[in-house]
Amino acid sequence: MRNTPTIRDVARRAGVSAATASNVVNGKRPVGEASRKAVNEAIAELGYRLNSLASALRGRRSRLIGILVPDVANPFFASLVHSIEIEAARSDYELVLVTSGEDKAVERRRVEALADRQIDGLLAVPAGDDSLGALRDGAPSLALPPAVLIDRGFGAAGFDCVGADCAAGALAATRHLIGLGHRDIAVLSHSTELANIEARIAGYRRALDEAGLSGRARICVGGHQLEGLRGAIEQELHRADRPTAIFALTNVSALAAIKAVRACGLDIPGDVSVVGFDDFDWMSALRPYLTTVAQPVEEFASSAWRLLMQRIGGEPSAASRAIELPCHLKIRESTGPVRVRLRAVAEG
Amino acid sequence: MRNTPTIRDVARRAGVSAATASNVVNGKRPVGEASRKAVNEAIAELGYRLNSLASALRGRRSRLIGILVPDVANPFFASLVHSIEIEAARSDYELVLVTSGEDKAVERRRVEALADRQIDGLLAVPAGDDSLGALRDGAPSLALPPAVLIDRGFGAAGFDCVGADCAAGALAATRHLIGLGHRDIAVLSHSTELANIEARIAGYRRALDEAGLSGRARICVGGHQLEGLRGAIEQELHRADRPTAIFALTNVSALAAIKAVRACGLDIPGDVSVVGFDDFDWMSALRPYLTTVAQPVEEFASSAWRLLMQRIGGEPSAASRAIELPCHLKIRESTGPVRVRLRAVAEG
DNA sequence: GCGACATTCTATATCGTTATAGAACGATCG
DNA sequence: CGATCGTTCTATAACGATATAGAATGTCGC
Repeated sequence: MRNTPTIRDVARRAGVSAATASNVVNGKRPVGEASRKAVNEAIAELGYRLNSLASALRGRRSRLIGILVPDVANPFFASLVHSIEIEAARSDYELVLVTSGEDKAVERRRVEALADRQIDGLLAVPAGDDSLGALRDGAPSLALPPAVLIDRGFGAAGFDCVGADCAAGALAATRHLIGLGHRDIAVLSHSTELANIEARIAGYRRALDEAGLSGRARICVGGHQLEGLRGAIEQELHRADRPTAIFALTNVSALAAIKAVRACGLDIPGDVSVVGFDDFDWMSALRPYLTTVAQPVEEFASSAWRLLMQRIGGEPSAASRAIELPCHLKIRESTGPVRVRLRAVAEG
Repeated sequence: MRNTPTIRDVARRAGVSAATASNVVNGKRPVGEASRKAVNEAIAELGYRLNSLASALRGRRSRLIGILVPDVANPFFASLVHSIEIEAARSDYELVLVTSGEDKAVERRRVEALADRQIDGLLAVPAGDDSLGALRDGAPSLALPPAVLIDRGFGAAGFDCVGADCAAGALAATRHLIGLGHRDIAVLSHSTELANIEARIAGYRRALDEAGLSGRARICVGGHQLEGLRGAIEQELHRADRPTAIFALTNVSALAAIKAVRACGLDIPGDVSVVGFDDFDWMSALRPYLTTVAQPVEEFASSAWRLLMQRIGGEPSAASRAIELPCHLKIRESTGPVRVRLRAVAEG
């Protein structure tokens, strides 16, 4: 079987040097009309294809971008990856996808593998705000390429970041609930150790403060699994002074909240109002249609891509930038006016 | 700034040849105790990291697997990618992800890019059953690596395939509807030009035949976009002899069906029963909880990975294999007994 | 003591491309 | 006409790893 043709085969057939043939292929330097034609014919005749591996090795540019997310099956990350892949295709890059499963040890191994592959850049939703920083500082010989953090690690030293103004989003959502008369609003989240979650909690607290409800904050934490989250909020719902509204800080939390409320035999929004985070197609099939804080996923992708391309192209010493995009509170059907309960009446 | 150390730097520092250092790193050949220790120390001291690009070029093995799906934002493909990524990490491979958006021209360009990157194998949900076959036969000089088709292209010549027994799944789903008394069951799908969709339709037809309902088949086609699908089925629902049940052949179709039924002011399952395809977390938040034909996505991933690894490791001449895994009809709340309508009474 | 053999190691060429430096050539100009 | 310049091209040496062939060394049997 004939080997796949190389640029030298093309050059020989076209009667030019390998360098000239290469220049026809990648247009780095001008080539005369006659040579170009001969080379292009030889390419067509031989069915020549560039070997990107060799090109990347010699040129120190792989046109490969690493993308790290905790979990591609999560619709938020899935649509993020989707939007980024479209950007990549448009710019003639390919994505190497790795996932961490929210495990920092796994994340570390996967990012090392990416770096060893000489990716030109990294787009990451890290498992922890500082996990990539720790990796960079802990292993200086690991040549971590330019990276843009998305959704998490906002403001981490030495990284460009793209995220949403979560505090504002959470503030709006909580104000909305307070406006409907809710005074017992529980928050549900996987953890409180990420900057974006902290910001959401800060927004929530601010809204409570504004309404003189400072003492009433309730924060339920349930881990990354649906079942844990559901258990955490269900426990809260079983209390005599159960919340009349739940603000779920992630899409998985929102799902957990919905299931928990129903499992308790309660109605949304009759007994308990629910506000979620993120927004995607399947939410529109829910009844009631979920009120939610939507993040601009496509803008995350395009901004992050733009920052990364600038970083790859430009001088690496430029100060790191952070882009904060607005959230949109989408008021739908899962939130309603608080209903006076018997117990509440007895109290009042 | 010091350059990143190479295997030669390691070798020099350890006082051995580059070949020996390389053999310590990748264990291809045995190395004596003393040399191994010296090399490992040098690696630690220099912080040496293997350059996978160079290794792949020389060794003609990139440990890169291409993965092609139409749309990562679709939860079915997202969880497929997720499961495959976990397999890849376990086997020390990385995935290069590309998407086609169901566009064969885009698909072609993206797969060519993958091939040029010297991927060792390809896992693909192609836009058309034969689109990869056409690519392979149409451009013989494009060195397409071993490929396993998933979900689509079942039985395509020269490819290993993994899919579900869609005919059986559709048969079970349609029988279930017929058992509930439905006689006017419409099918909703993006197109009828894919083997897996054809199989679903065949299963549907078979169930109708069994029940003597052969003439009653109604097949609505609405394209890949949600709006088109919704329009197609809504039109059907506006007819006087509207269907009492809808069998949506894909998850997007199911979403479209749900929205259409509601937009018509009809109740699920009171007025119209709905059966979907695929299954994932967010479906459980739907009320009514969707009756659906679930495909074993994780088994798709593990089987496809196994086939691909065997194909990469073994002789490439082995006959191509197809694995058909069972679907599971999950009967939930969106299907119920047919309700006699006024018009139907007048007719009967 | 000598050949046969296994083990451990090394020197070199190579994977396919492109960066680099400079050669060859004609055109332009004083 | 010689110097200068720009264009087009080529030869060569990388990029960083490993496959290959064979050298060095030690072990064993006879």
